[in-house]
Amino acid sequence: MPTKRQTEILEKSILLIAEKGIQGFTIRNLAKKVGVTESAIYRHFKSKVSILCTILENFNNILVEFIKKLDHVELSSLDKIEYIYKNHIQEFIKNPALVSVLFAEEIFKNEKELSLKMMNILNINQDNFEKIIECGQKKNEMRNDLDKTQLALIVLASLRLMVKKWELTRYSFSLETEGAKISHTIKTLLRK
Amino acid sequence: MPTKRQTEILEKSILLIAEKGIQGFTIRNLAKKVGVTESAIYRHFKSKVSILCTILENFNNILVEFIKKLDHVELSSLDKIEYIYKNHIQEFIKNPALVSVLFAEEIFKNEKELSLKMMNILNINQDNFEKIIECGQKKNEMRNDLDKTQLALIVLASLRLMVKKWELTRYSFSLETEGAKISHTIKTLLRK
Amino acid sequence: MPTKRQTEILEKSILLIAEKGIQGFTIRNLAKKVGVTESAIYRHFKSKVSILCTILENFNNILVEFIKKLDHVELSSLDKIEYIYKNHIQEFIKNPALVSVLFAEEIFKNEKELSLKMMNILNINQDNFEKIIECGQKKNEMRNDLDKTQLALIVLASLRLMVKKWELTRYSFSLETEGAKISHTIKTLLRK
Amino acid sequence: MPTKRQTEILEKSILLIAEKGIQGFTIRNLAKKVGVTESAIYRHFKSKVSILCTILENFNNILVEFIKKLDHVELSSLDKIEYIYKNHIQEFIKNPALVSVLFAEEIFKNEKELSLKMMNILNINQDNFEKIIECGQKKNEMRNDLDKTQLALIVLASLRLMVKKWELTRYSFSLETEGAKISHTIKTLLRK
DNA sequence: GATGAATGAGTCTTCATTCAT
DNA sequence: CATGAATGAAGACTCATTCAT
Repeated sequence: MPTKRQTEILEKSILLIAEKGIQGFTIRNLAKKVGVTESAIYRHFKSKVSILCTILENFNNILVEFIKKLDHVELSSLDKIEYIYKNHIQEFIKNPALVSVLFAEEIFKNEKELSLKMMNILNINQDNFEKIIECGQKKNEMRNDLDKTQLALIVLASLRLMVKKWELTRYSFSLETEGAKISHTIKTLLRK
Repeated sequence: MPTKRQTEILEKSILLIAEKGIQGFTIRNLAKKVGVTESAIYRHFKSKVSILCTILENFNNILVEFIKKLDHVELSSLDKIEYIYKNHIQEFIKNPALVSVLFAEEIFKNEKELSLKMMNILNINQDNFEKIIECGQKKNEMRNDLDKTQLALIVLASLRLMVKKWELTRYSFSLETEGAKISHTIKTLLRK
Repeated sequence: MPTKRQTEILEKSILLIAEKGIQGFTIRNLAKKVGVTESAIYRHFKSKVSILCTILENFNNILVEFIKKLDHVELSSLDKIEYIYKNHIQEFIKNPALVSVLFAEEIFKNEKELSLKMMNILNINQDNFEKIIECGQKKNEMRNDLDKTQLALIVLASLRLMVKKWELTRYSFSLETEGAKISHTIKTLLRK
Repeated sequence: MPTKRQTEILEKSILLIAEKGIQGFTIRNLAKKVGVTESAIYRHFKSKVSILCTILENFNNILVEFIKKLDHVELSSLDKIEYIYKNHIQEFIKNPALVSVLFAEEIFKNEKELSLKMMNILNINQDNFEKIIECGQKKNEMRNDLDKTQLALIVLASLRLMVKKWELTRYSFSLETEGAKISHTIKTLLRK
């Protein structure tokens, strides 16, 4: 159970990373943003890495939770993919700072612990798409001539690159509109 | 014309970034790798940013050159896409360190000059795919029911994510084999 | 309100400049003199320039305060000039290091902020002498045939050069004695 | 006998000091200004200090020469002082960069050799004024009630401060006009 | 005479972290 | 809970100088 301060520190960390990138994510900057001393941060987290770690863990939990719930959603496989796109995109619109953290594998290279967590999130996402596609192919809702793993990668990759471009262009286009277009294209490609 | 030392510094820089990420790309580490003093580096490049800049510029030039030559390649649009995939993948296999640098948009956030160069490379790639797809659609070699921009993004994104995963798993699978699979899948999806 | 450490740093800075000149006023040397790490200095001042800035500001404040009080001193103009000479000289004797800082306009050339502060102190001093001379000429306590601005410059210049020589000769003569002589000479020159 | 290059280096050094102060007087900057490599400088002078040394020596020689010639000038003591003022001022107008070097005792603090040379120039100047005043007092061309040493200091100090202010204000007033005023004032003060 | 490459000490400054209070 | 003071390692970069060519 995180304390209030811990939650605050995590939130402000994400904001900070979004604003200034990982290079700007320093304890000093974080402390300033939270409005406490640098040493105060260490009451709540034992190190900078542990903050990043917790952020990734939290995100991982949310993702797992979301995927669990997906099982009970009554939609065709194609619609499920569209649904995931929409859901993810809405999350990113609500909290654009997430993008910087979640798509920044590069950044966590140094710390084994972090890079494993990062890779894990990537895999969970791809596995999820894979299962949905497998199911769709079995139910004959999708084309059957292509391998589910490759398709899952394509689906995930497209979402990622679009969101990444949205961030790199400083949110210069409507992620919702473009996301809808891509998800429509993807659906059409996968359809029988 | 770069001197021998400049070339060496650029190469070692790419290697260093691949090994330790941008956070590990310090003048100190670079000097150690090159086998000279830190100050010696500054005889050859006026700043750290200028090293990164040159790396991106060089890559950009190679990319532009490659795309120029593509015009004279006698292939169908679909085969051209496959050809690009193969070519890029071979480059990455030859020089795996490149991946870290080229797919690390996050990293250059702070430096305007660098992030623009980064974005530029991304755009050149996507535009290239877009033109090929446009041409393929006109020539009726590809499906015509979907927008070229979306398709180009999907094509590019898939290449990127696969290569990224290859790097994140420390080159644990054959990029050539997986690349062939993905490019086959992509071709099948785009086919009429 | 400066903290104890801040005061100490300011004092040691002045001493350091007096000993080794501005070229020797480095954070490293300062830290050594204060007996802390270099980084510790930065807890108390945000930069080296801000240390110099504070020194000049403090001196400026003291000077302004001194001049304010002069209005309430019941002395003839000539005696006031003598009084100022004595006062300044006593300050320099108390804190010889000040000389190096205050008469070193050359040094602050690079930093706009500092050179302006420097020039300001010079002007305040000259203006002060000018006003006293103006007043003395009106009250007929001084010769009236010469311009107050020129006379003020001469009065100030003489004080400065004497003090400077005192410093350059490593305090080899009694500033008090020589100061008394000069101020006597100046008074005689200005007298009706 | 200095070579052409040596002379050039000396001249460019003075210019450089005038432009950027002593802190900007680096071998790198000097080499750039001369249009050669840094190492080339060391063909002509064995060190940076030796350049400064030569500059001061040259100036010293010129000064000594000038003073020697003064003996043969047929002027009253008061007019001689005016003549010296005029002459020095014209030199500074011709070569404003000299001011930065000559009035920057602070700067040479670290190097014994340099600071002695500096002090020497100061003394030569004051001695010269002193002798002229002594002579003037003997010939009854000047007031006799004040000590020659003090008066010499006042005469020298006034010239110095005026020129210094001229430099600090970036040559914002006519040194010739102001110099004439000061020298007139000085003459009036010294007159019987 | 001059260059190009290099060095080693030093510049200011920032970082994550610790610890006494 | 939080602060304030400190540390030591590291950051990018500059400096005067040397030396082989």
